[in-house]
Amino acid sequence: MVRRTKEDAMETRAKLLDAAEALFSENGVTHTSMMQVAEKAGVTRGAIYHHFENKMDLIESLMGRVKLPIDEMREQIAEGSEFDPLEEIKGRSKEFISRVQEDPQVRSLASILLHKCEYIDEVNPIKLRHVSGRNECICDIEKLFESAIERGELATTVDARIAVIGLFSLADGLIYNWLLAPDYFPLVEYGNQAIDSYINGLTR
Amino acid sequence: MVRRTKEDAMETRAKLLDAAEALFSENGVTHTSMMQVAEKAGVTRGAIYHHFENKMDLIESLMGRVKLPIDEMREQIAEGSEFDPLEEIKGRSKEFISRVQEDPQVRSLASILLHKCEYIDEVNPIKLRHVSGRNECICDIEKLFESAIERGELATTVDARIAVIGLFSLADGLIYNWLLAPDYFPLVEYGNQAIDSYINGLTR
DNA sequence: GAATATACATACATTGATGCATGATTAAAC
DNA sequence: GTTTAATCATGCATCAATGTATGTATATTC
Repeated sequence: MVRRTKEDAMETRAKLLDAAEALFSENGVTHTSMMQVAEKAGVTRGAIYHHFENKMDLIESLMGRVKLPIDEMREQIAEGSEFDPLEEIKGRSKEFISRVQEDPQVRSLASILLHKCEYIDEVNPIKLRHVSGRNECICDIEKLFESAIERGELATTVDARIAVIGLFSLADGLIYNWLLAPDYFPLVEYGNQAIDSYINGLTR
Repeated sequence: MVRRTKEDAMETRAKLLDAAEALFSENGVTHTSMMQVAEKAGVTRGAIYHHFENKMDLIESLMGRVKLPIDEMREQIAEGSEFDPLEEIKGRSKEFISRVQEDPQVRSLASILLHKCEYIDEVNPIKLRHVSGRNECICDIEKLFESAIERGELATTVDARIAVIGLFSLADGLIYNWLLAPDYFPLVEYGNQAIDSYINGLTR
């Protein structure tokens, strides 16, 4: 079988991405060979090198394929009516961790980002995407915190930047530890409680 | 130079561990070869394979050499006078993140654990150490939360287990994100604030 | 329908890393 | 002082993975 139709080609490309996603999230990026990816996708390595330059390119395509919850959260914040910034923050944070638990693809991506790859240098595209996404998200929620402060909904001692970094770290840490051993605690249930406690602590 | 004295041997062993620690935390575990470790230590690969079975054994020795802040925290909790469990919890949490920022060796180890290795399977000794240390630590602090609840220092709705997992995740997330880009925010300053907010939120 | 480009499979060349076996020299043990 | 054993260095054999070059059959284009 050679020279399939164009749709066939896109299908094999998708199969390759699916295979890579599964293998990377299970065995780690560096511990997965192109051979394994090809086998899992039912093709040979030749197919991979036709669609992607190398493993890094494969990973970049993998990451670009999915809209991370972090990105979605940003969109919704941008278009959201800011009737209640504090509730907005709570809701988005909870949806953030909820998507990690519910959506298998998001969970795989998060697992790769948090546990299955090595951040080897500063120009690593995985790390760059992770950090830039984080920073932008933090900036956005920081504005919500600021408007909450303006409305007097938070304690006067609260600094927006510190508050958002704490909140983001809490969510990150919850996901990190849950992915480490998902049976250890229920992410959404415990996470929602913890987020409530944290936000509650900011309101004096 | 061959057949050095016994103290010399222990010194080269320590140099190997130092070299591995530096290289692993900078370039990642799988992206560091035994050759590089040997070169940095000023010996050949033969020296490594004399002192350690393989890379995994090297890593295990590396981890076993340092008392992680998580372990130290446990000790101090065990012997600590429980005059005020809540303050105890706060103090230990803050010292936890403080040691990551101040102690270079602890920072290197934390960096390896959080960013520079892949958790490839369940029997991975790095992961096992990480998870078991976490679970034991959580169990200990959970008891402190329980005694705080008994004394009526926390809101009646607060569950000790959820509280401790949230606190631990917060600390973990702070360290994780700080190590990702240390210039982005000051760990101890922001971390202490965030921890205070969280604990504050538990006290109704 | 002839020409061309595409979508892969196949084969090969190269690299780098590992693990082991062996060697050399001297500290330690007796 | 002889023997033994430890501490490494050196060399080799092996292997897995990568990247690329080439082949091939079919879509697609004209």
